Amino acid sequence: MSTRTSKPRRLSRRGDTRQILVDTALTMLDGDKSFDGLSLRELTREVGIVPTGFYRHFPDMDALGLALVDEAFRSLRKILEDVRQDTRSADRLVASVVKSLVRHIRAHRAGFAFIASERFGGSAVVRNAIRRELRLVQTELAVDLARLPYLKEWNTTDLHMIASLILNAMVASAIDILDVSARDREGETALMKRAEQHLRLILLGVPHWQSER
Amino acid sequence: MSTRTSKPRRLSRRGDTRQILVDTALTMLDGDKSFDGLSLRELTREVGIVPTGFYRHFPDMDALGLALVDEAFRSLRKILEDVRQDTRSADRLVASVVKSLVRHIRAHRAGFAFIASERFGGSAVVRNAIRRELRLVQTELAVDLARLPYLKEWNTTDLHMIASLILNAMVASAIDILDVSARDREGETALMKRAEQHLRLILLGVPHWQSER
DNA sequence: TGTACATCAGTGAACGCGCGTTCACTGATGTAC
DNA sequence: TGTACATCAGTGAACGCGCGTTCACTGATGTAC
Repeated sequence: MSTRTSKPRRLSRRGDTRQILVDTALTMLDGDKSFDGLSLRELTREVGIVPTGFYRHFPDMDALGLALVDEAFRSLRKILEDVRQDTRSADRLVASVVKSLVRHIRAHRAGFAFIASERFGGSAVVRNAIRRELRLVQTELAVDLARLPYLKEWNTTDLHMIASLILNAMVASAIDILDVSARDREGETALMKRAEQHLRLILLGVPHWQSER
Repeated sequence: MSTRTSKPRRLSRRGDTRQILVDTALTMLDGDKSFDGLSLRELTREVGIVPTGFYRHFPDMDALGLALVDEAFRSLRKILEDVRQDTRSADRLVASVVKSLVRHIRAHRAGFAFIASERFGGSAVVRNAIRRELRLVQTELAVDLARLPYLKEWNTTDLHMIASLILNAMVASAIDILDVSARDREGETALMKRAEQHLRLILLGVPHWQSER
């Protein structure tokens, strides 16, 4: 056997430990722990390096927090992309949005849980970073909505209004689903149905909306 | 001067320290701190008693957490009561709901901030207590909605569906307002307007809803 | 009204523990020649 | 291809600190007589 593959690579992982720190932190936060309550020593213990090793990758916990925000939003953005490529009728669009949401939640549980809990969490740095990202997502959604035929007459203010209502409803649904998913597939289906109904009810009002009343 | 009023009551406050602990904790959490990251010693230091004094009032921090949930929901429930006594038309009801919401947020900032941040926070005990209370509030709202003339034909499932959509939208609005309020009165007005628009858009869809499609 | 006593909120010393951060170090990997 | 060297991820001892919790205590308040 060659020394290349047989030797355990205890030292000099050259670049992948940073990602392991991020992934491990997200996993650890997907339970009864908040970022505010996660200690550097706990994290490095879990990863398998000595506490001081942390400083090779991040100057402090705040910097790790920002990396977690980046990681978590990567998957949330994919949902928007999925939906963007779907040019079907409003009615089928609704089912498509919810399906995409659930698929990404299943694949990236920890990331969604992190956004949900740290959006109003104890670390100001993390909290503000999440809000900034959510505002960007809302703007992207408003732009996407403007392309829909039954919304092309709407002005920017109204588009942002409906984008925020939809985003809030979907974030709330996502969190409910997160909570129930995995251990209760039946409950998950019920919540998906409810999320679809929320979207439909919102869209039902759209044709009757009068701007600047 | 009588000894009754002149003497500093350093010892044996007989019953009010518990409430001071609750109020102080809520105030401390209305900033850059999560319940998970609040220490017993910090809290007692702020209140002005020795750390061990805490145990005279609560067996542990979890018990304090539950008391905080109780306190915080007391004011949220008052909003429902306010709105319940308002039997005006749907259109005026919307403005009334939002006004009541903003008034209670101003009066009980810390309580709302606590519910918002600990709803997905690190302490399982607190998190579950908050969710239980929110579910109760949702049910109460569904019952109230059933009394409205244009909703009296709706079945229970649909009423719960719309109740959860409204509650989610209002909680999201409350949190946005919390964040901006006090330091930006103009921003607050804009958010109030948006909250009203959200409610109106939801209600616009209601007459066109077809149950169990 | 006065007195003896139970109650109970608050005290302060003490404990062992996990924390973040410093520092000088080791030794494997990648690169320049 | 071989060698010398810079880079850099991980090490481990050490530090001072704030933490939750224990314990036996003090002394003011409220109550029974």
